[in-house]
Amino acid sequence: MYANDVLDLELRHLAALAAIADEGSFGRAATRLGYTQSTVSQQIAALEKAVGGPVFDRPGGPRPVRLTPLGSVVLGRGRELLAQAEALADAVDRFKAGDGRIDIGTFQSVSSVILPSVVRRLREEHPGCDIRLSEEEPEQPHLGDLDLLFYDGLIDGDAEHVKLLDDPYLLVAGAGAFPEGPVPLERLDGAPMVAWPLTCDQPALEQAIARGGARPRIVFRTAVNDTLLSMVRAGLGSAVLPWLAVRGADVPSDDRLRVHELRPAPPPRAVYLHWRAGRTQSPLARRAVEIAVEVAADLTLDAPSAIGVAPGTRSRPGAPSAPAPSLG
Amino acid sequence: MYANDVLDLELRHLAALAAIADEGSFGRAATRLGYTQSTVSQQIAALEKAVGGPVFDRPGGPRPVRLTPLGSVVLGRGRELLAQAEALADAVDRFKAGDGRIDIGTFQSVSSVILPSVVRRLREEHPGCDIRLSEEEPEQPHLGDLDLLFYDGLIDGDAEHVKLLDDPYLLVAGAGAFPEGPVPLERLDGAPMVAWPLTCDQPALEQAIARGGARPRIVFRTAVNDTLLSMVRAGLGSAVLPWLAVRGADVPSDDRLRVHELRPAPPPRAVYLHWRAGRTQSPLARRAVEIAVEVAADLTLDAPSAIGVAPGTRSRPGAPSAPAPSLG
DNA sequence: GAATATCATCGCTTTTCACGATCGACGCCG
DNA sequence: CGGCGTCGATCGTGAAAAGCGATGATATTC
Repeated sequence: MYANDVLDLELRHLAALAAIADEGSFGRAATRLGYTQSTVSQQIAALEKAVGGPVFDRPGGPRPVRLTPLGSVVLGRGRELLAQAEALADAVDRFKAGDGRIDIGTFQSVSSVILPSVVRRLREEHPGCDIRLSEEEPEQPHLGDLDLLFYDGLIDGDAEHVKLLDDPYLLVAGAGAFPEGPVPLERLDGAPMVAWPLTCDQPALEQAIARGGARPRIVFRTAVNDTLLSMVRAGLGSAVLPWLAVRGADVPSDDRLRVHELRPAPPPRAVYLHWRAGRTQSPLARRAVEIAVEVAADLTLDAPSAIGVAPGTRSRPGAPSAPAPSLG
Repeated sequence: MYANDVLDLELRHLAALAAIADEGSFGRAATRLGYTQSTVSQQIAALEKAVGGPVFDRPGGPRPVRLTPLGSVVLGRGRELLAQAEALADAVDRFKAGDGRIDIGTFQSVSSVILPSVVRRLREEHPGCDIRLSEEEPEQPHLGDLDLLFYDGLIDGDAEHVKLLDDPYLLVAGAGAFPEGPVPLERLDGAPMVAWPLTCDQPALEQAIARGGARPRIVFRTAVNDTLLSMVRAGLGSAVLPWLAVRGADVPSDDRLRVHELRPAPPPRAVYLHWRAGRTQSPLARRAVEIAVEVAADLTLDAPSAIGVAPGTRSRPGAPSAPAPSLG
């Protein structure tokens, strides 16, 4: 693929060439490079063997050496080569410092509550980093080319994960539909409800509700949270949503809606962060995992006290204040 | 000047990286590169030491190895580096084949008679070459940044040279001013003449004429040959010009002019080609010298028979037929 | 012509390179 | 579930090369 000669070139030799051309002397170049004069002399000899001709005219005596025409050609290209090698080293350093690109797959409510904080902190730490999010949600979640994938469950394929948080399900109903405070699960039996499509954790939730003895009537399914909540406000029915979704949509500050705990509480959905098993992660990805774990921990600190408490105390400094996009 | 790490990089290792990334296997890459697997393994180990982290995930077993994010960074830049190294090798090969740039200093009549042939043959042999001519003629001719310098005499400084030809002086006069055939030098005594300025070989010529017993009246001096010959045609006087200038201006084909030998002939001016002593020349420059010598030899073959012979036989195949620029 | 400055060369030691053989890890398949 | 084949890592060895210090050759300078 590459000519044999090419690989005989050594960057060290080109650096010596450049240093000598600058200094006009093998000895001074050697001093600058931290070699002895004889070593530099041999390096140039090796370079001249590789390119097949002398690169310096050595006038002898105290007069400075001078590049031959061949030497000029080699030096011109060689300097570019050295610059590019330096660029490579810089790129490696920047990469190790955390710059670079990261591809994150996300879904639903995670994008609105957890990711903004993660992205903000990541960009604060690494202003040059290239963060790419995708909220595609195929039937089977998979990592594909993603570095990280948020998902509310385990995924197929060789993936490692951390559980970020347990996201408890809460009942969101119109004001006055239920008395304040926890609602017994059986009260949902026969009740009109709106709900997410049967993806992700939704089947598990509905099975849990059924096991709790309630058979609600699902009168509308959509993945768009705003639509769902509009229907709740409109009195079409109530909804059982994870706390993250409730929080992301700012439900507690809406007078027409009430948030109730359920008794017994359905098993919370777990939100996981996945990455390929057995693959070395970029420093940026590692940091992103750390940050996501921290952000999730902060959220769960909030969670218990937040539920059912007066609106306003829920938002902490550092928590997302940016406008929450639709929860998908 | 360059980070220490940079010079630890070796092009060979980057080539191994690329080969492995292409093949998905250390062993196959080794086969492709002509190494053993263990050698490639060590090369990658060295590369990983240089960049400070693993560049491949080795899943173990028969599954292919895969680049780590760091490996992708290194490979991306590394391929550029390899491409540039190859470009360097190409440039060296082209240079050795004779491509490249050449700076030639020329003067007066040489540009019109010798150089066109030299340039044409050089460009035929090396279509990509970059030939630059300069006809500046300072008081003291010097090589400066020139690769080659034509001059009708020896120059100061450390220069080597070849004598291209002896350029005999001829008398150019109006038709009828002198009888056909050689003209005795004394006949110029008191005669009106036009001449070049007192640069180059001109002082030596005029001293030679004076030593021959003739004191012509110089009634006009200019370095522009066309002007000089116009004055001869106009009857202002005759001129003693080197054969090259006579040939370059196509004098013998002009009915109003006659070319005479002088008896005794003044010592001819010598035309030399100079280059820096002790400096390696580019292959292109070496070839240019060869060609110039050949062209001059062809001219001198012409010279004896050409003088005074019918116009038309003077031009040989391969001799300049391009329009001769003003000989100024 | 001695002093000086410069690069090339020669031994010498240390390091690296490349190889072959072997080991251990892993997926596959009976 | 235990052989088996494939893979990369590792070890030991011999050859090559890097680097060093000392010496030699050459040209300038005083």
